[in-house]
Amino acid sequence: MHTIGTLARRTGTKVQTIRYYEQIGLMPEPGRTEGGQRRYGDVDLDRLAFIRHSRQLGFPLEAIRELLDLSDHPARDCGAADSIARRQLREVETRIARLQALRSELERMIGECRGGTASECRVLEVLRDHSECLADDHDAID
Amino acid sequence: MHTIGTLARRTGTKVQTIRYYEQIGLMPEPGRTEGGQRRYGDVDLDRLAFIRHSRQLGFPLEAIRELLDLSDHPARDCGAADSIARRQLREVETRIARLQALRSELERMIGECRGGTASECRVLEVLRDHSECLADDHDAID
DNA sequence: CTTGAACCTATAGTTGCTGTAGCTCCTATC
DNA sequence: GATAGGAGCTACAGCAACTATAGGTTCAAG
Repeated sequence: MHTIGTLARRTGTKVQTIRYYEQIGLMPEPGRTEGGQRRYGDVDLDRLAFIRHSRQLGFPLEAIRELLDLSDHPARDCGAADSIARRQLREVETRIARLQALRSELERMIGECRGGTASECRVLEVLRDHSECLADDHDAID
Repeated sequence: MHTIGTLARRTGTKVQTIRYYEQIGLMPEPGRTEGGQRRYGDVDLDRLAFIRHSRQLGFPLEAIRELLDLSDHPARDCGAADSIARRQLREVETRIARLQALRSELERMIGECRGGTASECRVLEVLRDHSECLADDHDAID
């Protein structure tokens, strides 16, 4: 039997985060002591580790919910897990591409800055210059 | 004079977002009609475009606040703008590196999956396998 | 003068936690 | 058995940066 603090320490999770996972139904309600403190078994430790590892790979909590559900039903088809992972991979790839574009624009902006006062600043000028930006909606942002 | 809707359309911003920027002091309180509706000038349009362009480059609102402040004071030194931009570039580079690591792990995981039932699923197995993960705190996530 | 699109305020929800206040409990030590 | 203090408890507020909703008002075209 583990306390919530032990689970936290062993998985690198904050205590409040574990309670939060319980609240949203990702972690089960554990048994309690007479005094009302949570006591966990090894199964719970494994489940929390699964959640944290998935989070480290960037899976959103809703995806983790599905993955846990599959993990709880070993007879089901693996395809669903595979497609969740592929979706996540696509998501990561999209973000990388977007960030690489941002990186180029930032590099260009910084590379052109020759110092001086704010009025001469190339960085501010680029940001002000909405010629290619106004009215046509890019997405980007994050 | 522009309505809030015109500003929104011309900058690709949601109307609520403009009101939100006003609320947090990024956009000034504009003049109002007798009936209480906001009316903007071209200066406001430029300012909003600046904000949106900066957001598209991933600058957080607090950084944009500083950049706007510099832009409002042309005599100041440009160095601050430059260092904000460099900070943002470093941030973007860090995120790219992290996402690339995630991509590798996801690719490996997916590449090893040979289908079948959930119990045989390599994806789930990798997520369950906390051997390298338990107790040592990575960061990652996102 | 009427219609209806666009505006208004205020508030709650999103994602995934994190932090705080003000308690109670558990366990080790004396 | 008493006590100290670290760990646990609930409940709620806050973060970033919006987005959505409800329920009402205004503006401009026909």
